Amino acid sequence: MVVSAAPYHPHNHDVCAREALDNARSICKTRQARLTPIRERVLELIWQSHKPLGAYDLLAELASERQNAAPPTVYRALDFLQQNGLVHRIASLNAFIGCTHAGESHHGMLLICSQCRNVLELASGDVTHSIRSAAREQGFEPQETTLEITGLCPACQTKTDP
Amino acid sequence: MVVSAAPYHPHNHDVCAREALDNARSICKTRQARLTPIRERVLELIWQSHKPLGAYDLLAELASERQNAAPPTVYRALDFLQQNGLVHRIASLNAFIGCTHAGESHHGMLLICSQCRNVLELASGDVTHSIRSAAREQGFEPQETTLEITGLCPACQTKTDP
DNA sequence: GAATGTTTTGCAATACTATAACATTCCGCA
DNA sequence: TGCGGAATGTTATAGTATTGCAAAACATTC
Ligand SMILES: [Zn+2]
Ligand SMILES: [Zn+2]
Ligand SMILES: [Zn+2]
Ligand SMILES: [Zn+2]
Repeated sequence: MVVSAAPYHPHNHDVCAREALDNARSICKTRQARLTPIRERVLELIWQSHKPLGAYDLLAELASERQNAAPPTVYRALDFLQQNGLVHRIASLNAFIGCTHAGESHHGMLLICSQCRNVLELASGDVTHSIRSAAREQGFEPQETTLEITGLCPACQTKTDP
Repeated sequence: MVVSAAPYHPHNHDVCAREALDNARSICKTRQARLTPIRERVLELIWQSHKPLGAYDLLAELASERQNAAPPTVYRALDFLQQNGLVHRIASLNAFIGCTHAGESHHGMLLICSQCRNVLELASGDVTHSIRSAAREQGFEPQETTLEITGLCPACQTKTDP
């Protein structure tokens, strides 16, 4: 089994979430960034599953726990988490997902299942390289890459096949 | 000079726009799709430049010409144009750009200059292939690809350099 | 420990993007 | 001419994200 393909297969997801949180705490400590209760809780909510959540989904959950949650509360937390490489925004969905390569410098390639909504983040050197060289061939200097693939994950393919 | 790099260099843009419109008319004729005045005008507005426009930018321009323009007017036109492969939506900007490969089946890779905002659409076989194979390695069957690169175009690099 | 500057959070309002639902008009076709 | 589907008009609303300012929490220095 390919370990990175976990989202598409039954697995002990508590481990995913716990490791992500632990990793985040460690990264923030190193960077002297303050992983406050709100920020940590938002990250935890995101790590409930491998399915992306919208800001207002997060807000709804957060609001059920604390009185004072408003849009800026969650957007600020998300900004912080993105800045520190702990979550990714999925532009094609207006939603957010936990980064599975936090701490490693990488260009995430997101495989989004259109059926079960699970997202797998890959970091393929091949892809990164071919993108960079295609851009550079045009004299273009890349800064930020958005690469999102929608399709069917292995599990959902077999379910849909006749 | 690489012809596809036109957006980043001085060029006779009227030619771009005219060719795009002509091409669109021909494509719609072939497909028996009705390029109505509204739709054609929206396409023309998009082709004013190589800079992406938001739906409400288009709406503002459209509204100055016709009484009855409302959000659905422009969104419907944009839907039509997208369905027929004449424009692309840029997810990371919530904006729209004319397709420079209309009629050809392709996966557009968009190079977006963060300074001058000009967009170049590339169709690199290499990139497409490496993405597909990275996805398939995970057993993932791709349907739709969003690939948007933000960075500095050649012109803006030299302007920014000391 | 009090004073101070900085970061984070509270709060209200608003901006921006996109769609729903239903009525009306237009257009090709019998 | 009348029919039926496509396109547009119209109003309202849903969904996503930001601004601006005030209050509180926190770290730092004295
Ligand atoms: Zn998991
Ligand atoms: Zn799936
Ligand atoms: Zn041009
Ligand atoms: Zn530029």
